[in-house]
Amino acid sequence: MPELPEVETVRRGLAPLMEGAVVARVEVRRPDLRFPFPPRFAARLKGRRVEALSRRGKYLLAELDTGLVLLMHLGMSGSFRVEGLSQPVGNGSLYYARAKDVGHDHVVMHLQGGLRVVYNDPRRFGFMLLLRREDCEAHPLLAGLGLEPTGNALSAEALAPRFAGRAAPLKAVLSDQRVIAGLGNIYACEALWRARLSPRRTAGSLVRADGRASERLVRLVAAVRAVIADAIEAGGSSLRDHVQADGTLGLFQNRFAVYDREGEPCPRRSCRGVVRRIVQSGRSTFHCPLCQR
DNA sequence: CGCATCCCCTGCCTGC
DNA sequence: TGCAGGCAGGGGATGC
Repeated sequence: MPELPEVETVRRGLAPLMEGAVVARVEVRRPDLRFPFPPRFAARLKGRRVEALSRRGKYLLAELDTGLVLLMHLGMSGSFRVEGLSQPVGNGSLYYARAKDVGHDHVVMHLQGGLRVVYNDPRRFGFMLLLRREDCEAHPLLAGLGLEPTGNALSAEALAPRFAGRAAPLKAVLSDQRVIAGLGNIYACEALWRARLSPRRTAGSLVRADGRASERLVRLVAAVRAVIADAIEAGGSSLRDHVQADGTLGLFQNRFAVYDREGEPCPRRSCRGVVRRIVQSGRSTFHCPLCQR
């Protein structure tokens, strides 16, 4: 599932249940995901109270009362669901599993009071680590992260030095976590369409000779901020996903302009283009060759 | 250093 | 119906 809007949606769903809750025990059903679980992982979580559930880029951070931080990444296919609720609340995607999925339930956090927070990840590209709070900022996985596209950190002037001189295509630089934290394949494509910029244009071409941001970069930043805000508001995107009775899954996939829409007409009014799929850095890029320049 | 390619893993869809 | 191949929202390691 997870680019920034999906991770933020998960955070908003879990936070009311986990913040203030005490971990009664943790089941870890295999030795590793992408990385091995840390030594004594379950034991170090047991009895801890979750003080806050926060997010940085595509990472979730559960801050514990001992000063430890449980750092979680969902990879390509990671998801959480909650069991033991008397009735669903928040985002419905947190509360649904098909019978055949349970074999990929790798971590179960039992909270005092009876709720279970279950981490499921078929492809196992996700991971969980334990860090000391004071080590987080300098940790290699977090230290290199770029600007958050939510809030006010992301601006054209802040981005200009990071784009300057770069020959890599815009699409690659936009989904580089060291530049902007949280954009992935979907939202990079969608932002470029909104900004009417070709995914093949070089990142450096958006910076003026004097090093300042061009009008195109200003447009791109506005598009990134808008698409992320819109997607969060829609509860993220649910791809190739189950229709669910309560209908509370993320809905942004219905509003994709180009992603996974190869062959469809460009949705921009007055554009007669057709959405094309190309491959960049080994991954699909969807764009309109007519209005994205 | 920057950039492209390959790889990790499972599931699903397509075409034969 | 079975099977092979390609593709999928992640990012790290490698080699040029």
